[in-house]
Amino acid sequence: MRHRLKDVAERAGVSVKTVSNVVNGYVHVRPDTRARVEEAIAELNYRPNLSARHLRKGRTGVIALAVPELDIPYFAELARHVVTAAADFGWTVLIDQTGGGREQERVVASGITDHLIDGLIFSPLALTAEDLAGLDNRPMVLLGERVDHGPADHVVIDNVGAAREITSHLIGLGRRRIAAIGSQRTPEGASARLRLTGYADALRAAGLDYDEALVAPAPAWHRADGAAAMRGLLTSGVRPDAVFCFNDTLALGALRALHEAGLRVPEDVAVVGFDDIEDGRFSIPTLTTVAPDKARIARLAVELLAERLDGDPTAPARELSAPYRLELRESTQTP
Amino acid sequence: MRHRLKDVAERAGVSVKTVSNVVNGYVHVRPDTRARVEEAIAELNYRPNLSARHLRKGRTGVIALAVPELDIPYFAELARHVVTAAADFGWTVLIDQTGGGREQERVVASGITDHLIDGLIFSPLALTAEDLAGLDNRPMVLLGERVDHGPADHVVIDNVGAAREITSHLIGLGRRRIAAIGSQRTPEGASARLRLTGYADALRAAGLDYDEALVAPAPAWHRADGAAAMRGLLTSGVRPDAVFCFNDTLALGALRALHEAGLRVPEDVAVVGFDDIEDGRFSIPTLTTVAPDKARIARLAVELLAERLDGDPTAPARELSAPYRLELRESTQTP
DNA sequence: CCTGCTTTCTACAACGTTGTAAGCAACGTT
DNA sequence: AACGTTGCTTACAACGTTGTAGAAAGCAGG
Repeated sequence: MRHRLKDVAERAGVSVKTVSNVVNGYVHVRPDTRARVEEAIAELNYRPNLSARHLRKGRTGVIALAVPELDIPYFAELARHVVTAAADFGWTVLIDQTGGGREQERVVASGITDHLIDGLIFSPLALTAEDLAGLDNRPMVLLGERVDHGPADHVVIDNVGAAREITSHLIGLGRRRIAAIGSQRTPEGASARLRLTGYADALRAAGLDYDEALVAPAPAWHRADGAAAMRGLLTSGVRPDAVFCFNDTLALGALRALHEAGLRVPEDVAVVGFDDIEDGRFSIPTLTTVAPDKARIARLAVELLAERLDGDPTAPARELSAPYRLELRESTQTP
Repeated sequence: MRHRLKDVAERAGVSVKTVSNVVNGYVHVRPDTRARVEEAIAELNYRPNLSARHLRKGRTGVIALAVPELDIPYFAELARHVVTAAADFGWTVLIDQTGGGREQERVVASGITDHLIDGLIFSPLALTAEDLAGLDNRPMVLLGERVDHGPADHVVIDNVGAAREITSHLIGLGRRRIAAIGSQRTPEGASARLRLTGYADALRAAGLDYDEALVAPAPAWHRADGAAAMRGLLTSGVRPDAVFCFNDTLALGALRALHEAGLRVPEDVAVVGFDDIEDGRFSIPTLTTVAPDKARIARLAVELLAERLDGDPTAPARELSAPYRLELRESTQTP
């Protein structure tokens, strides 16, 4: 029930290579020969064996996207954009979940050296430049934080600038006790560090004190962590009048905790997030956030990968920046 | 920089096959030979060429998961479970987005006949038995609605029963004007039809009238559709005291619309959903929902696929059912 | 009729791997 | 000493495809 070029060739009375030529659209095939071959292909429902083709050609047409967790909405949305962008290049995307640990990420990064995939788009949390150094220089594009000037291409957004901007927005609303949720001291926390820097920058620029007590760590960036951190801030008695959560899921958790505490958003506490996930457009209240251009990020990553695949594999690593904008919604807008 | 068995063999002074034997853990290799080979492998950083291995073995070790949209949280959560379950079988999961259209789904279903993947776990929306009939009987497990007794293995949950149960729960709370959001008349709407049936069953069993005006269609099952449908119900003047949304994202949209209309949940209107996505545990209010056992669904699907791959490919199709339970939360609980 | 060119088609080898079958030692048993 | 047995290793072919080189056929121009 599963046929090969050879079967088609026999049926059409031509050589294997001629069938291959037809399949690949080679021009110098007589119209009647082509018709006979195509008929045989249809009759046998022939489909090429991709493993064999790839073995022969050295390319698989598959790229991998590795993200920490698929059910974090930001990554799911990003994945959709990457799949869409890759389709324009005729690529299939294999999506990989790393879990975010350094060891697992190292496995993924080195797994690229097996021959199943042509290239990798990788959104690491914990990976270090050291981990990358040992690898063959296979085509890889990193998303998010630059891994200490590692050897790979990068697509980044200006985390510090975006964090500064959204914090300044809160200050502009007259808020003075602005908490931050999501700080991390682990090596995984590169994004957290940059966003914290932007937050501190904005405070300093406005002449406000950076108060350690207003900065709540979050081991992960899930809703539950945001809720726990917010509860912690409320019970510690620091009474913030605004909160900058380092991503939207944290912010949704924080909204929940504020609701449970009987505080109104934005009247009592303004809340902002980061990522612009779909949920934030429908939460109660809707969520003011930094909206990175995910479609752009995905497209840039795919294009970088394409250039790396077709071009000089030893060319110096490039870094591209994707834009973002602030989405102002109910969680900061006094009616 | 990329090496083959041959390179390792030359370096270790053995035959290609011996290296292959070491790589595959064949037992009859002298310890010192094995050591020499392993050393050579490490020095050259050798990694097997999977395309070649798969060409030879006829298996790729890759299965595909095809879902309509990755950024629908239900599918993202499901994907995570499938990746986890597949890992136990040493499989890599290639995640595919169909978009949910019939034509695209047909392409995915027939794409399985190319040789890149060993099997497919498929959550179709629009596919018909007819579409499946034309295909070679390749290993495929369908999730969700049975495609009219099609030829493939299935993992289902009892949609009718679950819908009946959660509707009865609303009735038990004393609600009498229970709306439904999410009905669909398109062929894509198999789940919608079953859930509607369960809803109608429950009403009938309680002696309540089925009121067409209380049933709101939704072209897709996104938050925006839920919000729009809810607004429609409110402006039409039917004044429901409860709403059964056919999935959680619809329900989150409905919550939003109720909030904008100044109605309290659950005091004025009780709201329930279906799927138990993470968002519903943190929304305001938290969402009562039908919680299908996603981990179980994923595991059953992977196991069915494994049996189909190792067993008789022509064995009759099987249908397994995964359990669900009701998660009662704030959106139906009068304090 | 030969030459050179184009079009159309084909044989062969190669991509990197593993299953098969067989070879060669080393060993214990008659 | 001859034998079978076991452990270890290898040569070869095959998986299905495509690039290369070149053959065969047709055509134009001399």
